[in-house]
This record gives sequence, structure tokens and C-alpha cells, in this order.
Amino acid sequence: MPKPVRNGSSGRATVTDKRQAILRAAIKVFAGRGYFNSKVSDIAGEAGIADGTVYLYFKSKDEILHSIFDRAMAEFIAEGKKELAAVEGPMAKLTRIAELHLEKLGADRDLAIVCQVELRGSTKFMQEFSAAGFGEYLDIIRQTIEDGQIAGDFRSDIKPIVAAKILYGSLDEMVTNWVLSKKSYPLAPMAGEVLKIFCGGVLAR
Amino acid sequence: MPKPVRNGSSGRATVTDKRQAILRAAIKVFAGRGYFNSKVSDIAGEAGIADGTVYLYFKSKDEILHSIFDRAMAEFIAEGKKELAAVEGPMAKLTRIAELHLEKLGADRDLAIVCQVELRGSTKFMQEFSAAGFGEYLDIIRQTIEDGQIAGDFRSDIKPIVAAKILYGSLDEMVTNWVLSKKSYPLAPMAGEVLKIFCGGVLAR
DNA sequence: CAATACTGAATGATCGTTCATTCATAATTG
DNA sequence: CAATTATGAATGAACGATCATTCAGTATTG
Repeated sequence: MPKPVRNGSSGRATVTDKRQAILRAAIKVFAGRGYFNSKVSDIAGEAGIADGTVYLYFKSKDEILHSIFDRAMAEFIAEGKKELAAVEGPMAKLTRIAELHLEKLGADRDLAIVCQVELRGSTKFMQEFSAAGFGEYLDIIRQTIEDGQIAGDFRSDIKPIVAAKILYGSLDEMVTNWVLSKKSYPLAPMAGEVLKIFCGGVLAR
Repeated sequence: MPKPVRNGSSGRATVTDKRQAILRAAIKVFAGRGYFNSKVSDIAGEAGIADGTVYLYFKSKDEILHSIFDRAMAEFIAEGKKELAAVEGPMAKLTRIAELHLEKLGADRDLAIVCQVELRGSTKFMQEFSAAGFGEYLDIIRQTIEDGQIAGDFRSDIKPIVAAKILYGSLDEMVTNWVLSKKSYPLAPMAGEVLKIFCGGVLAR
């Protein structure tokens, strides 16, 4: 199967398919062994291709990890924005954000491992990551909380950015625990638990 | 400076001092370049000793990272337990935990980087970590919340373990943001912000 | 002058990356 | 529509650089 041109019947290019296949293989390998412990030949093996072929689709091992994140984050943000547009009210929006966050990562454990654990393996990566999609995500949460304050739904004596970090940090911790847990349980339902505390607090009335 | 025996006047052994020096150097190097990008010779250089000397005090590079974490976590838990024993009431205890968490990591940026970022660089590490000190820490928080429920201070319709994860996740996110931030600001004061939301929630009354 | 701490050059294993070669398929030709 | 030639994707052995680790020798100490 040479030629990376469009194939006979479908409109999809084979190049894209092969890139995807390599990416999928890399997610699996990185999730299992960690980025630095994974060999390019492991990825090639998992994808069922020769070592050198990897370099026909990616400039370096590093670029593979970047692509995994870029693709996942872009997809998540895009899907999230679309979903959110259909939701009315800050509280409902926040709920949907939490659900989407946990649904998305809960649906792909290997991707979740790469995002939660491997992506954080270096300060360098974290900072690039931070500057890129992550900041945008945190800002969507922050903005929603601010809107909620203006609408009078949320307390006005809290800083939206801090609240946003707390919600994000809480969800993030749920994912990390889920990823590292030996037990297998559905992640998405945790959204309700998180929101209950985030909204109402732990103090008795 | 050979002999790793106790030195003349002080009661402290020189072996321990040199181990400490290597550990301190390693924290700085790991924080700056990341574990996998750091060479053992970088650590030796930072500590002002020869490469081989490192292996007189540590079995491997891996063991150095483990030691950094073990020492930091053991110290933190021990100090925390002692401090907490002097505090009365679940709410006050929780407050002290949050303060200690941020004070400790806020006081040593390099250590914070290693703990927040580098330690998470592999699933393997995370799981060992998880099983060891981390679980104990989370359990202290969980227990405190449970006590608070029994005392009637906290709502009884929330799961203590979930609330514990949320508090931990929130604090953790504050540290991560602080570590990755270009701006330099004091970390400890964030404890109050976190607790305000954790206790009272974001919803307007 | 033992005994012990330290040194740092040498070793060897480990990959990321390259590139000369192969070969299935497409294009061209008569 | 065979026969011939061109194409470029795929291959995987080989290269070269990078370290973690070792150890034979040196310095220090008591």
C-alpha cells in the first residue's frame, strides 16, 4: 500500500489514515510505558509498520507527542464550544463543562493517561501546553463563572479565576485518581459529586 | 573531604550531609531540566563532586528521585501530624492542612516543581507514589472531613473521600499554576481563597 | 602505611534518526 | 493491451550520539 493519495472510492486520504494509525499506536505505547521509556520502534511495531516509516509522517518522536495533545485539545475545545452554545445559563453551562470533561477523558483511558500523566512529565511541555489550549479552556470556565456572578447566580465575593482553577483542579484530580486506580469504575458520574460540593460547599447549613 | 564518618564536633554524620547535598543538587537539576533530560553528571557537577561519587551514596539515578520524594513526603506528613495534633476542630484542622500544603511547597519552588511535574512523568512512579505517602495524606483529609460530619459541622450528604479529593485537587492546581506561572507571587495566601469556596460553595445564598 | 573516600576516564548499552535499497503500482509506449 | 519504465512509499540495517554505570587508580585520613 504505497501512494498516499486519495483511495479509489472514499474521499479520505490514506496519508491521514496512516498518521492517525501512528498516533493511535503512540497513545497506546506512551500510556503503557511512558514517553521517555517508549522507543520509536515500539510505536512502529504497534502500528505494524517499519521504524523508518514513522519519520515519513512525523519529524520526530517529540512531534508525535505534540500532535497527540494538539489534536485532542483542539477537538475537545471545538466540541465543547459547540455543545455549550446550546446550553442556557451559567449554572447549566458549568454542569455541562464538568460532564464533558469527565465524559471525554473517561471514554479513552489511554488518551487520559497521556494527558494526565505523560504530558506533565516536563516543565517545558507543561508551559507550551499551558500557553496553548489549556489557557483557553480555563478561560471558558472563568468567563462562565463571571457571567454567573453578573446574573446573580454566583457569589460576588469570590475571584472567578480562582473558582475556575478550583473546578478544573477538582475535575483533574478525579481523572488522575481514575487513571491510577486499579479498580474500574465509570468516571462521568463523578461530575455530579464535584458540582455538589463546588456549588454548595461542605459546610452544614 | 573523604571519610563519610561523623565529623569532629557536631553530632551529625558527614555521610548524611553529603547525601543531602546530592539530593539538594538533584532537586535543582531535575527542576530545571526534568528527570529524563538530566544527566547524573549534571547532578554531580551541581553538587561539586565527581560523577562516580554519586554512586557511593545512591544505587542509581532512579533511587535519587525516589529518595527526594520519600524524604519530602515523610517530612511533610510527620510535621503535618504534629501540627495538626495541636489544632482543635475539623474546620480548623482543614484550614491548617491547606495552609501547610501551600506553605511547604511555596517555600521551595524547586521541590515543588519536582513534586508537581517531574514525579508525574511516569505512570509507574505515580502508582508507587500513590500507594505510598500520597494515600496517607489523602486519608488524613478524608478522616478530618468525616469527623466534621459526625460533629455536624459538615454536610452529611457528601462523600468524605470525594470531598478530600476535591480539596487536594484544588490545592494541587494552585501549586501547579504557581509553579508554571511566569509571575512570582506568594502561594500560601491562596489557602484562604480555596477554603472559602470549598466550604461555602460558589452559589449565591 | 593501611584503610577508606573520591575521582573521572572508559565502557557498553541504548535508542533516535538516516538513507540506500526494494518493489508494488501507475504511467507511458508502440 | 502487453511490455517497459518511472515513481515514491515503505523498509530495516546501520550510524552516531548520548548517558548511566563501573572501576582502576589517586588522595586523604588517622
